[in-house]
Amino acid sequence: MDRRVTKKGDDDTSGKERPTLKTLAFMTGLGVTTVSRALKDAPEIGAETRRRVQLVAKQIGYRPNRAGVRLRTGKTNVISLVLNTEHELMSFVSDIIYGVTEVIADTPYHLIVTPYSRSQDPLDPVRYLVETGSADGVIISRTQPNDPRARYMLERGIPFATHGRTDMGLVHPYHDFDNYAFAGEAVRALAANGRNRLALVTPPIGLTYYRYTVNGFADALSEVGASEVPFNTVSIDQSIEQIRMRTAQLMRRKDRPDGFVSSAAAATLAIVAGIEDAGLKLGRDVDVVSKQSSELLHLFRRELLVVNENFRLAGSELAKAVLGWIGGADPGTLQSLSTPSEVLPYRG
Amino acid sequence: MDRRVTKKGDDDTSGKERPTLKTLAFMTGLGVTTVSRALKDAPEIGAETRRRVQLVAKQIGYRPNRAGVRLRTGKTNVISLVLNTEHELMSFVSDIIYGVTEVIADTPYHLIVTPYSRSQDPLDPVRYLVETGSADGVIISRTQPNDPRARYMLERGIPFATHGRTDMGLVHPYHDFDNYAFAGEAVRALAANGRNRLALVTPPIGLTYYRYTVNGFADALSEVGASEVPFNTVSIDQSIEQIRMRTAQLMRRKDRPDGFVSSAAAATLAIVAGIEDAGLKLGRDVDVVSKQSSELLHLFRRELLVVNENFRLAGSELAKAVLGWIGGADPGTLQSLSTPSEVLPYRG
DNA sequence: TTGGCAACCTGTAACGTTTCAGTATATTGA
DNA sequence: TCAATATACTGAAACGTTACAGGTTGCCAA
Repeated sequence: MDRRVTKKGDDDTSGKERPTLKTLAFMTGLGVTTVSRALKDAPEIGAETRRRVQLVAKQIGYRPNRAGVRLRTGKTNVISLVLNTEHELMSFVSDIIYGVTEVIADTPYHLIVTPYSRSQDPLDPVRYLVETGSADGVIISRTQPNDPRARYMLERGIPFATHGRTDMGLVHPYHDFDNYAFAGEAVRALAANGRNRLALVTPPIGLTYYRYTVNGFADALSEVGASEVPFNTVSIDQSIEQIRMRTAQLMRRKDRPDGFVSSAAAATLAIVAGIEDAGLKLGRDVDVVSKQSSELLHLFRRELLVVNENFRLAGSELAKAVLGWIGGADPGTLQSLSTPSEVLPYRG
Repeated sequence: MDRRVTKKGDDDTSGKERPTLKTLAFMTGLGVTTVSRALKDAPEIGAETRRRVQLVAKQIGYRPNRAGVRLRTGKTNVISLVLNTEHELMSFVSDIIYGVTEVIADTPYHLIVTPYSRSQDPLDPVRYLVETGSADGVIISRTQPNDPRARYMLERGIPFATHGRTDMGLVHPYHDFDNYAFAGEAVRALAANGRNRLALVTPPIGLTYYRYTVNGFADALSEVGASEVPFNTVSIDQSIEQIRMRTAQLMRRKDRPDGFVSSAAAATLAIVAGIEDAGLKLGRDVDVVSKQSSELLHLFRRELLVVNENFRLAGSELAKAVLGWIGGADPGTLQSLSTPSEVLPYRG
């Protein structure tokens, strides 16, 4: 066997291999331990040595080997985003991802996407991550008031943040959009347009923000003295066709609503289609207030009233929260709520 | 680090720690080496021993420590998806991600998302991945005919797949949508509707699929004897407002087109808005054929003609291609092209 | 002079895995 | 019978990192 350069023994300057602490140690004439400590600004290292080591490290482009660190310390430098892969509707997922990556861009963290399908127990991917120690922090969405995943991670002591609040009397980081305020503002805007028989197209039943939305809707209804037209057969995670058909059905009845509040842009497309299927006209016979995460709804129908929800911001906030918790901050301080924009009409 | 109770010596059955090869070795009474080999079906292990080890491993839920494997072998079991985080327009990114995760779900692979912003050199993230050995395989998009990233990875010998083809005389795995066929079909459909002055809203200039689209468009134009109305000021990665304004401008001219071919759904919304800004009517004054990745365009305007592009499929194909290359397959056999659907009119 | 004490640095072990170079036992061939 | 060989297993080393438990200096007080 012909050893190519050298035995990769103590004398390693051969250029092409990725530098390690050993390389640095050899180059500086110091011990590996000293180099390791110098790089992380340990106090017992002389100021000059520290500077020297850091200079050389930068020069040769030293980057710690993730596997080495992880094996030794258990620190993965990984954040996992746990996603349901069957959000059939419009995808805000990329925005969340972009938001997360924005925050972790200048940290050593990598983002891994951990999927689960609807058929699985949502706890499965979380259990996997925790059991295999695959991440230092986890972000979950589709949060429920009593969320087994949050409970599980709290028990195991692994940092996480939820997109959406829980209601278990337990404290943990979260970011949420204020859907109570959204639904309220929506109702008030419709009332201001003279609408007083309102229907709500809700978030998926079971998720926390379903409750906030429903409550915000109900409270504002009594505040403005409008009444609800029940539309419980529909929620935003149903298929476009379902929503459209149900809406058309509803709109052909005598006691049809004259206003809709919709929790998602894709559902809104279906609602409008249903309205028009029934021969009615948006803006004349009925108004619709909808949340949206991109600016597209006003291109669709300018009569729509929209409220913007910024998922990129959500991603950023969630990432900051998890990193904060990992960094030792008090989880109770890592909670944020995003206030809806005003209800916006089309502006030419 | 203050870890555990006992010294974690040879006697480790204490239940709560994650099992390692050492645990298995102790439980089976074998050596660590034997266990390691038995788990990967090495030939020099007795059949019974093999079965015994694998049984115990399954029973206690042994999972290899990724850091250990990675440190020893360099194998990361990671696929990286490299993404530009400034696709302002409608996001097909989540579909690709879902497609990828579908394929790697029952493999040991994790998916990491590596972002870069428009201001950066697209080569940066790829260089980072290769230099730090952070992934066994890479998926890139926004592929160019002469793509420095593909060239770089070929030089370094790291498996990858591109979303979109290159044209460098180098062979590598890819998946692509047949945009030549798409543009051609679109033109023929418009011609069949009696349209013969057609404008093309192109993909971003510089990307490979720009060329295929333009060529497909041009070839079909001469085939059907229609003419092109130049619209070079616009491409799909411009802002909605830009596209809308330019379209309105164009449509107010006397020599306006009577047909559009649009390479992206979000751009199509803007085009239609622009058409209507100019006081014209879709289906009467002008027809539009558009690609879409979700079924929403027909809700927007039923007069639209659509062609579906399946990004989830693209994600799956790309993942299969990378895994195939990692597994030693011939890169030349890992190329696939997705044929567009027919041009579809609205069906009630 | 000496003992003590900072200040600064170092070698060794360990994390979990795979590879290398074996060893021990049984089996075969002549 | 004895060596050669196949079969089944094993310990040690190494990947790159950090924690632990020291080791040298040099300086100062007694």
